[in-house]
Amino acid sequence: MHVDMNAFFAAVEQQSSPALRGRPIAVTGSEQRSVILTASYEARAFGVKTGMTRFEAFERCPQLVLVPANNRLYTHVSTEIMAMLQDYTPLVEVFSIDEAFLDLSGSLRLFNGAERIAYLIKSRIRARFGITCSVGIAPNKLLAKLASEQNKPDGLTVFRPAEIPALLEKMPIQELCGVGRRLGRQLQGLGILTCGQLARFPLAVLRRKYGLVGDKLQAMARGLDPSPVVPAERSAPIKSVGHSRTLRDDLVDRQAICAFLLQLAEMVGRRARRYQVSGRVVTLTVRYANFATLSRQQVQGDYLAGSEDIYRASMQILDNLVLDQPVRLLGVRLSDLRFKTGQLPLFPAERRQYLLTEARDCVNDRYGDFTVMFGSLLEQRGKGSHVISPAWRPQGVRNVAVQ
DNA sequence: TCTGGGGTCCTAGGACCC
DNA sequence: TCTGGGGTCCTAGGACCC
Repeated sequence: MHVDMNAFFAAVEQQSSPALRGRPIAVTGSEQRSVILTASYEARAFGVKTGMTRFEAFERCPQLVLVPANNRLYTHVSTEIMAMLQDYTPLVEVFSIDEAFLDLSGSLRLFNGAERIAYLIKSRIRARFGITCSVGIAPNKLLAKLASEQNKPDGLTVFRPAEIPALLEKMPIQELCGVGRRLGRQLQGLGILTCGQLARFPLAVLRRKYGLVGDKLQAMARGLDPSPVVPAERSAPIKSVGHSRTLRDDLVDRQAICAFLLQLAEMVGRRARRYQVSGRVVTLTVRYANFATLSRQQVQGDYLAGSEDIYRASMQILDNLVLDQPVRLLGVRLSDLRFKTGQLPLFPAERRQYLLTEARDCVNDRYGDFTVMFGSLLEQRGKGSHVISPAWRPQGVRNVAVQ
């Protein structure tokens, strides 16, 4: 089963503010240069879509109401919904903040079938949160996700094994999870528009063009997906931690760029320490005013998790760059991660630094980002993070004990 | 009036070693 | 008097998901 909340952020906002109900609204980031994150169905009727600029959105729907994103609220609602899903099977895979897969193989008899489970889930979510979801039921994840897409909002779609070949025959390839804009266009160029056509296409040609992806594409077109539903406790460990931000104004001043990098490094370091990981590779991303984007990475001599260390590493990368245009976005990412032992450093200076960082994290976890911060960032106050992350991970983000 | 942010995976090329 | 081949590590970029 695939469960997909309908217009999640917008629906939560409409539910918590009755004045917004029935009106075209769109949730955006808090900054000027942000895009539409989610539009309510009333707004979608005007053509307002995720990813649009505010300007575009207003062009299509002048009476649109913009609502700044309330990340905490969405995370809270999501966490409760995901917990509720556990009532029907322990095998729940949180796919994003508003989507989950459930393996119901072992629960069908107990609840008298998958459709009844879908009914229970839908009515409980509606009663508790006042929002709707679309549910897809099928023999595997790929098909369940396809099924949930078929009927929105508030849908329930079952793909029975016998009907699947006929369904796939006419299914547009763009619907497949893994075929985006680019790939979709390329396949169209090959005369492939439907899953049926993709399934019959010579595999050798797909392989030559796409390598392993070619094999996967054809398997998907045939409705094959062997991947299991992976619950959080068995999911692969995180592989990288990063933070990036489009600046309010394009920057040329190197000092201002450095100050921003320090902020980013602190956000990355905080999350790395919360996850109890350190990383050996630091990547700096720069997007220029003309949208040209470059990234430079550097392997460090040691595994890092301290904000200052991450900052120093990203500064070193920056020093080797000639910035030939105003900078629009900066990003810092830490990868090649390993789990930390959590051991106190041996030498006094490092030990002091470690304890200082720990104390700072503790205060900032409790009173908010950048409550205790480097003096050099005083002027940046109030420009901190209001980041939305639809790719939010359930485990380890909150409630990590800091003694 | 322009075009978000957090991730994963894949590819291709070069350096280097034996 | 001529440039093989396998393996690993590193780097940059891009497609894709939400």
